[in-house]
Amino acid sequence: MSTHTHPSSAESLITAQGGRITRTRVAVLEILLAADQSLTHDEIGLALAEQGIKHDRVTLYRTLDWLVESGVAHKMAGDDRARRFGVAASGPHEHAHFHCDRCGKVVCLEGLQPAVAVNLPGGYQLDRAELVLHGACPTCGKGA
Amino acid sequence: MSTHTHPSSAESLITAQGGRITRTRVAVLEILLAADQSLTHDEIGLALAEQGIKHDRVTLYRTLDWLVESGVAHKMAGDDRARRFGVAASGPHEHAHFHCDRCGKVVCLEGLQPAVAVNLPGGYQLDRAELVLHGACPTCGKGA
DNA sequence: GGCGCAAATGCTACTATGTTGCAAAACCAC
DNA sequence: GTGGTTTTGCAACATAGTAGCATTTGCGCC
Repeated sequence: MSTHTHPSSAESLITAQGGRITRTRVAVLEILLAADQSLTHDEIGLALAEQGIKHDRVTLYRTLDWLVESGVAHKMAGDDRARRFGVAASGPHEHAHFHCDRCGKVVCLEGLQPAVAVNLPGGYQLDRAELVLHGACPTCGKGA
Repeated sequence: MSTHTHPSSAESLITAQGGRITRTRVAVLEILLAADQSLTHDEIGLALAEQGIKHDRVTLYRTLDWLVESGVAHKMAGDDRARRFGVAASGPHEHAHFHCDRCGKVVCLEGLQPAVAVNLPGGYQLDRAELVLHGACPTCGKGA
């Protein structure tokens, strides 16, 4: 297979960050790109396994860390103690998240950063704001 | 010591929630009330130890959980995987938090919930919003 | 194509945070 | 004080994440 089957934007994203193209890295990034929600380390590991991609827990942690450091992905702490990962939006991670309190799903809401023109008590230097909305997602909301 | 040395609002808060007055519970609540920032389970445990109050790791977890359930305290996940606790403001936990990216300190910003009148993509039912501001706190900001 | 080197992986073992079950102790009403 | 329920303390377990190191792999270079 000398001709690359699909032109995968994942690979170009990786090389753009000065990283090497590896099975795990490409697969993880493609999973994140395809996902419409933030995934836990565990969920990504499961997806990898389903694709028959052999991997190690530690490797996955390091791969995800690398993606975050490179600015390709972003990391966020949820209510449970598991971190969730998603591909970063165009700009810096300046977007809101919606956390469904019923199914625990977390989706990224792009282009939704509101006016966080709050009056900080002085002395505080604002760098970035993180907004997490809690409630029910469309799927869970219907059931009620 | 039949006369209570200090009239502790902690005790009244506890009884108001239908809980029993115990060493640990009162001490933990007083620590939280006195703190100007959110504390981790570990920090609280350390403070208890300094006061010579014997306690168990598990007891502390349960005490904190009880406080959160009773609405007296609130729980929040930080960047590290440790949960932080603080006394809840007057209303429900409708207030913002400031996370100092240098010292890791988390303070509650009361009366600061901004207009989160974001336009949700439809289907989403908003319950509450959690706003976390990142940057440098007054102490760390000066150093730079 | 083969060579060498640095980056990335995989393994084992370890730390940290949080949870569960149960018996003993403490709290509070009487 | 006594009784009954809540709370504690202990031990063992569960889950999330980290560290060190030998091996493998991607990739530039010849």
